[in-house]
Amino acid sequence: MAQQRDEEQYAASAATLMDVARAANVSASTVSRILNGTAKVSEAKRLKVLEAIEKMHFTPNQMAQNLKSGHSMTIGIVVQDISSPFFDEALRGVDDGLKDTGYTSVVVSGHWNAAEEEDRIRLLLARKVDGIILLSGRISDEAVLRFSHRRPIVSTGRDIHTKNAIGFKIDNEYGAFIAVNHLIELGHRRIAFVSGPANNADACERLNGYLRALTEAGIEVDQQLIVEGDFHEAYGLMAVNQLFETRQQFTAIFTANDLSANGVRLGLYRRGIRVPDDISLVGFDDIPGSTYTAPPLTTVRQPIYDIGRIATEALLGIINGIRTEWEVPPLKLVVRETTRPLR
Amino acid sequence: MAQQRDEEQYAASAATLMDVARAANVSASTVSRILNGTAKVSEAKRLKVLEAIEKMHFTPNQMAQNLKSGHSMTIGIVVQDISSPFFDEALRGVDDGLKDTGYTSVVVSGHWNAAEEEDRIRLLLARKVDGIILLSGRISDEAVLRFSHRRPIVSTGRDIHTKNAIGFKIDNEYGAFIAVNHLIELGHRRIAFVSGPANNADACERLNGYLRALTEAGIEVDQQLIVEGDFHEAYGLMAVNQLFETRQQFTAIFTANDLSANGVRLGLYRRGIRVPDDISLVGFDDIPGSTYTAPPLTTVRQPIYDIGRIATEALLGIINGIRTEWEVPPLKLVVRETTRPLR
DNA sequence: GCGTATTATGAAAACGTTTTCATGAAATCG
DNA sequence: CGATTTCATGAAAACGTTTTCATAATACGC
Repeated sequence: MAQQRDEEQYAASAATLMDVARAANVSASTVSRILNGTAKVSEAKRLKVLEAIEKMHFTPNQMAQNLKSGHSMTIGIVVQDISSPFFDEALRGVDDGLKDTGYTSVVVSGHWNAAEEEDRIRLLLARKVDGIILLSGRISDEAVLRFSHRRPIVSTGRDIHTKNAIGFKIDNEYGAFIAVNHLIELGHRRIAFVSGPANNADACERLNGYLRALTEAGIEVDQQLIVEGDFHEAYGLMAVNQLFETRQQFTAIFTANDLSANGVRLGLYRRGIRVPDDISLVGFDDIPGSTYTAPPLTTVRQPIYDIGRIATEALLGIINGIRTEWEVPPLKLVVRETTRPLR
Repeated sequence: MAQQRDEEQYAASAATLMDVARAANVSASTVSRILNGTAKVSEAKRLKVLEAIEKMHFTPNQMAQNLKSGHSMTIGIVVQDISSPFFDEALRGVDDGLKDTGYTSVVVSGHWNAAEEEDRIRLLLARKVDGIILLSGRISDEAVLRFSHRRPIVSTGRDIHTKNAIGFKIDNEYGAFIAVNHLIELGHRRIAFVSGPANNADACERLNGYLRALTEAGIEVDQQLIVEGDFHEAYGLMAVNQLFETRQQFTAIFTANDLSANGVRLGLYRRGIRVPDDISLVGFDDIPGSTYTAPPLTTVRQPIYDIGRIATEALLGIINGIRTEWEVPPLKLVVRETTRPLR
């Protein structure tokens, strides 16, 4: 029924390879060979076929090609939030990595939920994607390994290296360390931390970096200065309120990501506190907007774009049986204008 | 060769419908019927088949299904910038609209370039997407109509209504009008405008709204107060500089989108000018971050998410031959904290 | 209990390619 | 110039489904 409707509506569409073959008085095989350059064919026929293709606006039916070859020429990307600057940046890297490779990507979101994530991966697998890129996945390493028997997987934030699964690990702990260290060098001692969700690995590592920086500088850790957020602005805002309501003393705030830093900044603004004059602020990620906040945010630059790009290249490498070498650029502190020496 | 590599690597994978049929001692047709519920089959066989499916971890090969049915169960989304809050928000709407429909989306970017955009659409068509959603397309209406002969298209920012093509138009002119009007009501007379690219339809309409608001209020238009941007932060920043370098007098700025407003805000900050105390600022779009800037941005809310969602529903409607009714929510001014009465 | 309507089922064709295999023509060799 | 290798080409099988069609079995009407 749906089929019939389609044919009514898009009658003009389908010119098949067979049609071309007939029009050019050759066999289907010959047309295919010309299309793919898989074998020599006489110049005369090539011309006739090319002309027929041109005239009939023929383009090969990818679904048929896929079925035959077993390759869908599609790779699946799993993100956690389809509209977050972080994932966007990574997707941009993926997109560029895929450029001119003939592959396209289909993006699905796990919404920070392990069950949904597994579901989506199964969906991708059913769609016969040729490989999967998992960004900030919530599922276990075992699950990843299991899936990797079906299709190669490249994942961020994991330490796995099998034939069909590669993990990229960002040194979150180090990133947080240099951020806090920067504040310490500026003379700050009372440094608050707006963390990410406690069940998030990245968040925990960043917390560890914060703790280590303080400890190494001989500064006592004050649990009251640590408040849990969820990587979104709203919680950054609430965190500031909490900090003030419990009357904490502090001169600087480090947040587990840039979005939280924006929330914090608003919280400070509401109380008439200026950044960086009264309080210094450091974020984590360096999302695109952070260059243009007023003032621009000092933050730890994650090479998000590069990660997307490198993950893609690594995946393509596995798919095509080429072992590629890659290196994730290190985290770097980008000092902009939200930090200043303690007066 | 690639084929062979695959079989080595993912040997476990393929259990076909035929395998299931054999294991359950029935024909392929029967298995198919059970899978799709297209016909009655005896309870005994159903059970045996279901068991076999379970045991063999069989999932139907979508590529084969697609080829047979002519439906790829995929819809193509064309954006202009894969990492922009605006498109993200729309994509979120699309994603939700697609939920539980069995369709997945593949997103490509035209990078604000008509030629590339056409290219990408052709790519989607070659992939046999079942429909296309075009967000802020640069190609001509004729091109859209032409493509719509092959697959149904839903596009934003156009006034088309054929069997296979629907356009959604946002009233940009009105949006700009209410924004500027708001400033006028607050007593502002000298209102600068940071526009979008002159060759962009949305941008022009917003300019017209700005002009009309001034004219209707009996305020003379000063061309010096209008500076062209490109919808990105950097140009907002430059626009402010230009305004000051030519020593313009103004008490408020209206920008063609929120990103530009952020740039403007930074430009003002650099000069020690406070928003809204010294200068009022109004944006356009209401991207997610705008709620959390310090202070939160007064802006014209585009129902971006809804547009994505409605576009999706409309497209699905065409594809499945169901005429759906829809209405795009109107633009609304969201007054936050970057505007105040002229003292 | 016989003819007819209904039902479950399987065989086979179809979707549009790619690839293997066979074959006849052309080219090469002694 | 006959035997053999190379070459271009087409026929047919294959990829994994869905669907049409035929058929055997069952149920129904009288």
